[in-house]
Amino acid sequence: MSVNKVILVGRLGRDPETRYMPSGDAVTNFSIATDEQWRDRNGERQTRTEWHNITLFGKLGEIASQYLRKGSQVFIEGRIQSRKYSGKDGIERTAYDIIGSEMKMLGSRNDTGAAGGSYDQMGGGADYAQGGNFSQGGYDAAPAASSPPPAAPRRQAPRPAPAPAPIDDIDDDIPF
Amino acid sequence: MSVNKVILVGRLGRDPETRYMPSGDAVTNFSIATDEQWRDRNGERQTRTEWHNITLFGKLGEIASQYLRKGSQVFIEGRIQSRKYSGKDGIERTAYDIIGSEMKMLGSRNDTGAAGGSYDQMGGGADYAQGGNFSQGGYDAAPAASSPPPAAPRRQAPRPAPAPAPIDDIDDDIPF
Amino acid sequence: MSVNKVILVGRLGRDPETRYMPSGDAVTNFSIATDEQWRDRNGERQTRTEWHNITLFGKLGEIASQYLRKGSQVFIEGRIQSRKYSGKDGIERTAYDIIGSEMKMLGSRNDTGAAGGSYDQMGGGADYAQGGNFSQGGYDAAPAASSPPPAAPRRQAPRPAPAPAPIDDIDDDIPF
Amino acid sequence: MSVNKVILVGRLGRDPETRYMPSGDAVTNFSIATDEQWRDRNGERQTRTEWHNITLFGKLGEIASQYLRKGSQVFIEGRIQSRKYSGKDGIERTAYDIIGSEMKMLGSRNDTGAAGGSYDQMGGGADYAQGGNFSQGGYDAAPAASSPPPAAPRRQAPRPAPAPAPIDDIDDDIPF
DNA sequence: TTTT
DNA sequence: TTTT
Repeated sequence: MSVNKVILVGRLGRDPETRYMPSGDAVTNFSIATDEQWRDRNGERQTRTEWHNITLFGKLGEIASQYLRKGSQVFIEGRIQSRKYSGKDGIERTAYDIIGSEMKMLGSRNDTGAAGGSYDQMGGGADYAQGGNFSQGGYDAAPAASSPPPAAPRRQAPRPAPAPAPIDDIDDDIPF
Repeated sequence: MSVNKVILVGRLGRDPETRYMPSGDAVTNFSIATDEQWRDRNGERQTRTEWHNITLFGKLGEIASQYLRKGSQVFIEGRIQSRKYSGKDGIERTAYDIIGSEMKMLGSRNDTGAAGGSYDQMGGGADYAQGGNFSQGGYDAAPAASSPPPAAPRRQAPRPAPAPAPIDDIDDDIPF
Repeated sequence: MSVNKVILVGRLGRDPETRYMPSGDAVTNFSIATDEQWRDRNGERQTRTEWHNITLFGKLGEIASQYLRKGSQVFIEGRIQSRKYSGKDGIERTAYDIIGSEMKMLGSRNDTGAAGGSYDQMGGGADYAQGGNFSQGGYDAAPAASSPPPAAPRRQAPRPAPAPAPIDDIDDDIPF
Repeated sequence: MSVNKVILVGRLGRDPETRYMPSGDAVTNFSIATDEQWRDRNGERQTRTEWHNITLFGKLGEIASQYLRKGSQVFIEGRIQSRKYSGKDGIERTAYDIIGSEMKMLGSRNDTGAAGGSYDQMGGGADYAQGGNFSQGGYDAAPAASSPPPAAPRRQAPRPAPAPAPIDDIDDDIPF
């Protein structure tokens, strides 16, 4: 028995990137920033930005890739998962990822962070939840990617990637 | 605008440790485990344990130190915060901590994970919320500890530590 | 785009009750208490108990019925949903339910709140997540029950109920 | 020991309203909508809107009143609290409110849901957390308002209300 | 009563 | 690397 839950609202530092596993499974990554502001003991305003590596599997990630862009504001629900990797210096490190199970695009309307035309199709803000096969564990479904961002950027899959699912293909799964 | 929220329920891998800053501020650390179980493609049961480094400031941490023990089940609410540190190999790494703002002791009653006598005084489970001064940021209040657990254990403060606040001292702040 | 999320940890006021819809779908209900304590302006300790009506559909509810008992401590994640009903006085009222999508049994080990023998099979605490067909909406799957607890107790289904799924039947879906 | 936590993202149905208690404490109310969409058994798209009554005490509410408007998208974190009231028909009913402890204005930038000039001062999105005195309980601090929305709209305080805190007054408490 |  |  345990609970491992993360809820984030932040903006993407870059466009999402989707890779495809040999199995054909999609893995999408992007980072979002969250900010804290407080006053220190001297009354000085301090600020601190935290960057979170987000990993979305399957269609959830493909939709993120389609509709989210650098600067987009997004709600992510997921879990914390650590991952060991070796950088090019050969040193082993541990990165942590947020494995997302839900994503909601925020802002909408005339928010410039959103993708243009197809965004309208999304009805100006979209929710999507992780489907069944990836939901438990996900570890098996997410074979050790070579390296994490920012200290350890993931390599893009060099193999010919299957085309992203057409919008019609996933229509049934988008709850709107 | 952003949200950085973590909710964990898990068990402590060890007793909490409280250090005192030169300012007198208490910093308490412990790790809790969360587990995932799923079936892989071959129908084999897989399990994975994630260890989360928890940091609690001030009285919240002192109460954790008083009442939580290795094996205690606890609810933690907080935020993700990364921290750079250099191990004894001189290599810089990044650890992530959960800076807790709320803690609830779970199980209670006859659960062996709880501390003995004084636990009864707690009425079989206790809640405590982070007070004001540490709540925003907390960065200023948490000068870079040298290293995180388990990959990067924090060093204990070598200086004579003030005695933990007596139960009566904090009585007013425990909401029961 | 919206988020409607509830996270509760509390204890059951009574054993869960499972009804079966004409379609065969199971609907399980129980209430859990959460408590707040605070000091009023006069420094007097105040306490307040809130009772939450929980509704779990399908197997998630059947497992709750099997393993949870009055006094059990449970973690529930779900959403708020209001429901109109007419009491026996003919007056229409609105109740609110928490439609659970995840349940985790807390405490475990020697906690008396847990069900006996089969509880061991659960490995001392169990997680279960709502399957696919009920997850979106659920409204359609939850035809207006007549009345909520405690102010508006639901009526039990009078029809012969199918036996609860045997543990083996659901084994595949329990993540352990 | 218990947890009663709600996380909502939705849009305001109307401008917030702030009343002042005889004690001078501010109580701010508004409703936000969350939506669900799903497909029923016949494959028909269904939608359902849930309206949540939000109550914010003190400065948190005053800031909401200043910056949120009908249509604004907002993140609210809080707890569920039920409240008995008697409508003009003399019948007692129970309403539920979300007592907010945190609020984050979403969207920002060129989102039309935001208040104009002073919004810029907020830096395009603002976070605010409930201060100390209202945080525990809040019940004592929130004397039974006469009636809830929508079935039971609260009456506005008839007494001369103190002016909302000027922006400079609260500057210290806004974390930016 | 919001929004798309 | 976002945003204000």
